[in-house]
Order: sequence, then structure tokens, then C-alpha cells
Amino acid sequence: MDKKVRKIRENSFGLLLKKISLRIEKELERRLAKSGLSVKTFGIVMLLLEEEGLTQKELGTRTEVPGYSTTRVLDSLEKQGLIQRRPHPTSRRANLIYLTEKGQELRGQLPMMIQGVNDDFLAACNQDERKMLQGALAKILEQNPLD
Amino acid sequence: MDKKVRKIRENSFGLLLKKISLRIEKELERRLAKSGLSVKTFGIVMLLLEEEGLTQKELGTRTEVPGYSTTRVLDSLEKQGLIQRRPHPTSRRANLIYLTEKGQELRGQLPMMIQGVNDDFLAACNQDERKMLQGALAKILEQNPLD
DNA sequence: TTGCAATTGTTGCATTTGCGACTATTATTG
DNA sequence: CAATAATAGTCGCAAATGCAACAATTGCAA
Repeated sequence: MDKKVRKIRENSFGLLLKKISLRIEKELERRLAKSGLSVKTFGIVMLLLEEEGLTQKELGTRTEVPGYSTTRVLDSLEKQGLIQRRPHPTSRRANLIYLTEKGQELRGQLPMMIQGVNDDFLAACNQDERKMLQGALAKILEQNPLD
Repeated sequence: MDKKVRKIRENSFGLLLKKISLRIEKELERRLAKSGLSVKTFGIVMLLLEEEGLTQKELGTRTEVPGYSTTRVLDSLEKQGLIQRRPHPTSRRANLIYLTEKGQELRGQLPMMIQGVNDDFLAACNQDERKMLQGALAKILEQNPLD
């Protein structure tokens, strides 16, 4: 039993993050099931609840979802009647994405549910710890840009 | 532009974790490429460097990898000549997994590389912050057990 | 303006993934 | 001991994924 390797393994920041991240996703998936959304789709819906009329490119960039995946997620949401693609006023190759009325109805529950999952996982930490966590993680994120 | 939704989205603990986790994996994948390992396989190799002679079940449990995936990862590592399956002394349905000599050679670089990736991502934080982070995340993990 | 490069979005196709069924073996129960 | 349940590991197959090529359009430069 190699103690040195064990220490590296047990203290691995990346491993820790991955484990927690997967558990959050699993729990989120459970709670989203009722609304017909999934971990794949909810992120784009959340962004649309925040701001509509973005292009697919923009949606993909802001949610860090690759283009081909954005296309498919929107296909799926469109089929569910939650969003619609509208033509861009000046560019014929871009689409502007809007929530349908049915999509807008998610505003009543979805954001609160996301908040809820996060809070539940952070239950072990007090307010100060949470602030520190958020701060440190945000700092780490911005110091390690996407490629 | 819905400010309330925006706040929830931007402060989302789960989203933050996922983004960082994916970036770490991406960087790790790059560095692992040279050694013929991948994010899929390195975790089990790391565990074997720490302790050999575990069953596939045990390997899967400790790395949180499902059984069918463990089988496939070991198939792959076996084909690369890095591990070997040996019969369990008392149970004919279990295998005990050992590193080959070639597998053992990874001890010289792999743990250090993992350490390196973690350190690089934590570069933005000083020692105190790192301690706090590790502590808080470990607490969160244990308070939210796997299913 | 014409030709070339870049952008937006979509899709075909091969690879990867995960569920569930399956084999073989071992443990348990009556 | 026989019958049944539980366990370790594997595998087929459908679905999900990612790459790379593609069509359509727009921007840019000579």
C-alpha cells in the first residue's frame, strides 16, 4: 500500500470536484424529471429565462456547450414545444431563440429548483464558508480559461 | 434580462463545479496522452499503484466506476500490457488485478503528473485557501453520499 | 466585384456509453 | 442436501456522443 500515491489520490482536487459534480447532476436529473427537462437541456432553458433572442452560437458559447450539441438540445426543446427558432433580422444563417409560452411557464419553478439543489449540497457549510467557496472557485475558473 | 434568474445561474455551485471539473479533465487528458492513459483509465491505475490485488468489484467501488465500465477499462489496460487479471485464490468468479512490470513503471511519473495538474489549477489560491477548499469540499462530499 | 476565408448551423458516421440480460459461481435458507 | 438467492464479471444492443464534413451565408481583401 503506497502511502505517497494514496495521499495524492485522496487529496486530489480534480477527483473531489468530479465526484461532487456527478452527485449534483444525478440529484438534479431526478428533480428535473417531473418537468420533462434534463441536465442536458436545463442549462439552455435557464439562460433563455435570463435572456431571450440569442443566437444558437451565443447560447452555446455562454453555456459552454459545443455547437453540434446546442443544435440537438434545441431540436429536443423545440419538439417539446418549449422554445422556437426565429429568423435573425439581418443574417439569414443565424437563428434567434425564444421561449414559447409553455417554456415561460418554467420560470415559476425551474430557477428555484436549481437554487434548491445547490443549497442542499451546501448544507454542510455556513454562510462564511459558502462565500469563501464561491469566491475561491470563481477565482480558479477565471484563472483557467477554456483552452 | 431577468436579474433574479441571472443571479441564480451565475452563483450556481453545481455549474461552477462542473465547469472547473471539465477543464481539469481536458487538461489531464492532454498530459496523459503521452503515457497512453486517459481520464477513463488513469483512475484505476492510480488505485492499483496504491494497492494491488483488489477484485474488479473493489476497484469499481473505490473509484466509483460502474461494473461494466470497470470490465472495459481493464480490458483496455490488459491489451496495453499494463495490468493482468489473476484468479482469486478462494473464489472462482472473482479476479485479482495486478500491475505488470510495464504498469509499475508508471509509478515514476503518473502520481506526480496528477499532483501537477491539481496544483496548476489551484495556483490562484494560497495555502490557507487550499486547506479551506479541500476541507469544505470533503465535508460536502461525505454529507452527500452516493445514492 | 470577384474570389477566398470565416461563420452559423446541421448531419453522417464511427465510437462510446449505459442498461439490462446473461453466465458462472458462491452464499443462504429451509 | 436441494432449492433459491445473491454476487462477480461479461456482453449485446440501443441510445448518446463527438468529430469531421457539409451547405448556406456572410465578411473581407485584392
